[in-house]
Amino acid sequence: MINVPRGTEDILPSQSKKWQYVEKRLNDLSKRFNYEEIRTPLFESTELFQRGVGDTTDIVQKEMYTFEDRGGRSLTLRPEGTASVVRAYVQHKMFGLPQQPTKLFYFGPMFRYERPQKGRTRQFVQFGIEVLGSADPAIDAEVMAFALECYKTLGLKSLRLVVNSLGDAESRTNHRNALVDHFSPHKNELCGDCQNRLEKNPLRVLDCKKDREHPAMKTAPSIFDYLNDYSRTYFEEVKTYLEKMDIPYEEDPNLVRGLDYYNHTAFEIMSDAEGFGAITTLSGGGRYNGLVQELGGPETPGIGFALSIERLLLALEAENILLPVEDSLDVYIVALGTEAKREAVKLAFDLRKSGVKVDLDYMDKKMKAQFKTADRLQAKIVFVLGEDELKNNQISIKHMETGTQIEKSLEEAIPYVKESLRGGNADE
RNA sequence: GCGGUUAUGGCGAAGUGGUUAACGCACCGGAUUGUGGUUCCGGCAUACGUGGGUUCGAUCCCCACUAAUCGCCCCA
Repeated sequence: MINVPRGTEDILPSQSKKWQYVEKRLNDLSKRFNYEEIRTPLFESTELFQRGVGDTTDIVQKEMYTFEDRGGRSLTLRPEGTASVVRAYVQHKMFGLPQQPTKLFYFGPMFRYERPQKGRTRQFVQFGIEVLGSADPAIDAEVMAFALECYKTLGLKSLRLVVNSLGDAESRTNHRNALVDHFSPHKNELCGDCQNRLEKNPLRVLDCKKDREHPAMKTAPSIFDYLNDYSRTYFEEVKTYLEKMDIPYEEDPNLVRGLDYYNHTAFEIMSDAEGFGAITTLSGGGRYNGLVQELGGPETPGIGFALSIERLLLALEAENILLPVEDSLDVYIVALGTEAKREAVKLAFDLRKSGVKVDLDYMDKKMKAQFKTADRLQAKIVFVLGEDELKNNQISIKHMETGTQIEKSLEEAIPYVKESLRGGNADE
């Protein structure tokens, strides 16, 4: 037997109903915030991610699905959405469009070669937005408000918005150097992970669970002390807008994003729900003011966020939220005998053409079993078509909820059903 | 890349070094004529992840591999 590749999954009908519902709600939300959809390829030139995401990141160093096509080009299944969107923005010169900033959303699978665990798969689906062209702190706040609404509109409650400012490149470098200087004398006292982090990403050291009690932690330099005036003011403005919208948030100077392109605003939305698993991050985002230029466009500020649908669904489960997925049937046709079956097939097709959700038996089941099926499918109405009915050119119509049953002529059946499904009392 | 746990029929889940491997769910049929639920009766399936090894004999013991799952790293 051949199974799905490691870290991928089939989404079967019971789940796909939820996916469709979530997708629809996110689409609606995007409209209200006035974002338009962009669809980019699932694979791109490898170089795009090397330059966009950053050569030193985990994603590029060990998580990319990279392959060579028959023409010798190095291609990579996209590990995230921002690089592609920015590439498209530059390629199509969208910075020249009259309406700015450019507000885009996307939806689709991303690929990362990682060890799967709860809330993490090798193919996962992200919904994300990008705003290009504006360096207004108000848009940072809008993006965070949008991100939160994605969850709230579905009923989630155990949410935490965590924000931080990484400052601009200058602030970041200064802070980074300060951290290295601060921790280097204690390097041998730190855990193995942290010794690594000190070289790769010193900010992470602050986040370590093992070394939390080390005295050097408490005296470590904070990013806030290294933000220059522009960065500090910008961050203050962003927070003011959040407060104005009554959006609660936490500041966490240790919040780090894993991708190189981030600067200034960085944020994550976490779930506190019981049983969500070890991974608590639902979505993450931030500002990337240098990225458009890095990918060959004009100097253009940008900000965005992405959420994983898988984690969103996990969070819903953890909070015991049931999505209103309807799947009852309007009409089930019970047919008895060959003649009736032929009539039933035609009737079903006519009903379907007129917009009614209908099904019938294809398993050659007895009448009782057909009723059982109708019951299981939660059919609102059952048509019974047997010899008696055929003889009189009639059809028995049973309302499953009340159990009442009436007879109608074949011609009357469809208008009658449409009327009674609409909520009218056609039979009275 | 590292660590823990697990691997029995469509699903869940017992079990034993040795004749036909429980049970529950699901599904199908029946309980007299063409009506759903419950109950009762009956039926059902190429089931012990793969490959080695120990043994007279292994689903059960050992090893390897694969996969799932949870966690670490990191992230969405």
